Amino acid sequence: MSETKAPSNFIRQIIDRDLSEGKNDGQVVTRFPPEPNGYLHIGHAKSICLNFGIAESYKGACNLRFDDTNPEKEEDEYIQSIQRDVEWLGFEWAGEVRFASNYFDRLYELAVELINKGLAYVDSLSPEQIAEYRGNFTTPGKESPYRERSVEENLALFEKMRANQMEEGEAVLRAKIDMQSPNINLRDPILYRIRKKVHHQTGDKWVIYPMYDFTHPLSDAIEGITHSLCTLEFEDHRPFYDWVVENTSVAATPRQYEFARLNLNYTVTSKRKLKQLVDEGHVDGWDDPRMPTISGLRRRGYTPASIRHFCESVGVSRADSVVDMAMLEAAIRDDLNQHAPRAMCVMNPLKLVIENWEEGKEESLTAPVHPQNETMGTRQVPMTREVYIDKEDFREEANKKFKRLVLGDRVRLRYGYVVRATDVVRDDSGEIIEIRCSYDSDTLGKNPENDEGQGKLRGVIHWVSASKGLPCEVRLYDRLFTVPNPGKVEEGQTFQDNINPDSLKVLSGCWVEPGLRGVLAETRYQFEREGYFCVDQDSSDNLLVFNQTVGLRESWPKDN
RNA sequence: UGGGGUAUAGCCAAGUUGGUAAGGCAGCGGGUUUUGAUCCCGUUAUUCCCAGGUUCGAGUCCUGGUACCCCAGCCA
Repeated sequence: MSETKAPSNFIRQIIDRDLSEGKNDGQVVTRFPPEPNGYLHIGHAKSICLNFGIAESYKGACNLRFDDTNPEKEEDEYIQSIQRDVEWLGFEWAGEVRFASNYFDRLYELAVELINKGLAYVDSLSPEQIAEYRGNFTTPGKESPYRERSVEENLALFEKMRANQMEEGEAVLRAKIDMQSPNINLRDPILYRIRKKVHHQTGDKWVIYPMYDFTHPLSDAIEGITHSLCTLEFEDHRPFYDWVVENTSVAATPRQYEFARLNLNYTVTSKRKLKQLVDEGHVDGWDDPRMPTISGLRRRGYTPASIRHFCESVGVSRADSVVDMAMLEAAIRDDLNQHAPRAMCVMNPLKLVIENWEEGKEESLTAPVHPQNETMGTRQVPMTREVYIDKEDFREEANKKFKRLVLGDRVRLRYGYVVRATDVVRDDSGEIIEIRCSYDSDTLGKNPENDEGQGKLRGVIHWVSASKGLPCEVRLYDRLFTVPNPGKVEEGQTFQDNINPDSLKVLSGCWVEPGLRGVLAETRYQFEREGYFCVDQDSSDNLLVFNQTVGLRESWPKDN
């Protein structure tokens, strides 16, 4: 795929302006900050491409930092999968992987600093009371009776929290800002809470954990992040982000900018919902090819380049939007059309017997690996007396628009000869189980002569030698949900009610050309006239298994 | 309801000092084709959420509306 320059967007414009004003010593440092509580999905890919992409084009750096401030939901499995996915997408983070938990000591010091400045206090209100005191959209909050504790008392209490001398829910550390603020995030936001949980990185060292709103700006500042890019829902948090940076003794002053998250129709991009799909068994796992996760897309056959290209093509703006799945499919078609080797696979086999082909005779036909790219070379395809064609490619009668095999008429076997269907063989129930035909030996690489009265060849169909082909299984996928916005549900319904019951169709008894013997998982092909397919990890020497990545574009009239 | 945002084609999305609506996806029409694919050519907004106003001139400026999204976790 041609490397196109990343298109401009409002964030790049901000960076250009900052650079022209000489801010941050001309440095651009971004970060991708996932919480390790689920697998990455296509929405994260947008953020990854944005953050790493900016770092690349401005010769800056992008850190990978796990935002691991909540040990209750986080797991090492997610940490591993996230790193794998970022690398697979083709990005390289600056230095070592970072963890917000690396900064817990420093964060604790800075919290103490806030207490000393009279800007933070230990609140002993219960969780329920805190919610009540916070007020709501229309009612201003009330100040906690513990708000005016002395610095000494706060210090002592915070130390008690840290030293495991209090129970969960007994106390929290809060910033002292403004309980009247129309921005609820400024009504004395909580900085630390007690959680007696073993942390995947810090073990049992801590029983208090800092909140995201406190941790994030400081982690950014500590790492020297210049542009901290996040999604729109954090916009209301920005005043507190700036408050934290201004009121603590960190050197850098990172700035937060928000962009619209990616939404795709006919799927969900919410870690919570994706986890439900996995946990409730609606899919086979986080890497189920129907999942919009990076690992699911990978198993489906998407390439890193196609995902990056897709992220580029959807752009970056501040408008809530829902991108059409067709755009994602266009991105992978574009890549695979150019790069995937071609092969023939018959999914609904129907035997075709060529009566004038000598018994036992085998001919090796030469076919290009890619018809539009001869540098990809050629392949050999064995031709024998009996071949399989697709049931869909034969009709006893059809009008002129049907460009496949019709009884009494001719069609070309792709890369091979022209055949004429002369008869059909039926089973007891009347179903056609075999087609008898003849072939014209003078049609290899050229059209039949003496065409008078014959009309044009109807078309070309794919086929696989019945004796030389390889048996395989093909898994066909459809959208996971039946409605464009699965998350939007009526009263009493859930998004699971919108799951498409027919999103997976397994085709067994398929046949693929023998050149594919022994192919490795993740190898991608275009099965000609069918679509793009990818070798699944379940594939074995005994039975090849292919996942359909996406079909070919189809633009023929359905009325024939 | 208080605060914060966003509105440009079916879907994304450019449009930056006001100068006469990019591009991609999807669609439609045609050509090439041993893949009903690809490729190629053509085509799709008299109008930018609505209504007023300023101006020679407004998607861009002003005023007033409307719709939608986010926020009331000791989640991120």
